[in-house]
Amino acid sequence: MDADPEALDRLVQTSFTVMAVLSQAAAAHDLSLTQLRVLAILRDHEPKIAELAAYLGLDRSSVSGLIDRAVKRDLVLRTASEDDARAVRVSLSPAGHRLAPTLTAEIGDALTPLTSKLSPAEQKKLGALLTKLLD
Amino acid sequence: MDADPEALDRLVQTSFTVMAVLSQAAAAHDLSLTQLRVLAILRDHEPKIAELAAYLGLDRSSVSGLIDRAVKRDLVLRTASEDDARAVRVSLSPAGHRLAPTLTAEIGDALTPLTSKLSPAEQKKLGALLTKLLD
DNA sequence: AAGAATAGGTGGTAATACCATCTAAGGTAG
DNA sequence: CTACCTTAGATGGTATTACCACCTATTCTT
Repeated sequence: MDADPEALDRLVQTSFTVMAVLSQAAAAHDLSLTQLRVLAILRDHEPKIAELAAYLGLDRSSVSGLIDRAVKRDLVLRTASEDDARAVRVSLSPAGHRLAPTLTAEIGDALTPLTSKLSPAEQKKLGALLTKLLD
Repeated sequence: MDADPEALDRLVQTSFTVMAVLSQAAAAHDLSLTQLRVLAILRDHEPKIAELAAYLGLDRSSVSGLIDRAVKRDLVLRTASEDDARAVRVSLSPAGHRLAPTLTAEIGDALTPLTSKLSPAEQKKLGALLTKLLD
């Protein structure tokens, strides 16, 4: 199954465009892209540091510092894990809970100009193709 | 023209996946994502610092440092601009010229597992949709 | 119970990116 | 043509991000 070079190229270009939009949305709240990702993850999960690190593809120590700064900004909470006294659960603080949906909405708004260049049917098709791509 | 939330979501997910692949490809050569982008740009252009900065969405001073490090690694060259004695043209060094195509090929290889989940016809369709998206 | 493994944090380092500021060179108005 | 303003790039200072090596406290394994 050969790869279409044009599709590859567009995929990369699109990804950079999307990342630029995400970075900007994050920067509007003085957040880095990684912090944005953390908040997004914490909307649905309450991971331990190691799980977060695995998910983000970062070193545990990097995540430790990341969470440090997020705690200092009152966006997330570090809670002791019940089952394992070494472990820590990271969760959204009340302020984080308020911020996260705002961010999601703003990102949606920021990306809509992009996707709205496609008709609803095309958007649906794109969603389906990307779903298959992500497997 | 309403945005399909699923398409949006997939687009973001896909972008993160693609960026992870690119980062890894860059890291295999001890390059950052930004340095990778610079090399890719320099394959086809010989920009001034300010042009590069505009294209990357970075501050001029950030690019100055970036190019510093790339020069130190013998990947790019700083050449005086003929028309403007203040300006500098950035170009690939011989070593950079050798590295850039390798990187492109490796990135292609690294992304192929992703796109090859789609049939050739689907890849073509995806390419077309993304082209329209990028306008 | 002793030793290995795991969770997280610390300290040190390098790269990235910002801003404010500097110098040199170009452009413009009187 | 000189005096001013702008532009191109570099520099210095700071914060963040991310790494690695190592440390401590627990937990697991034997």
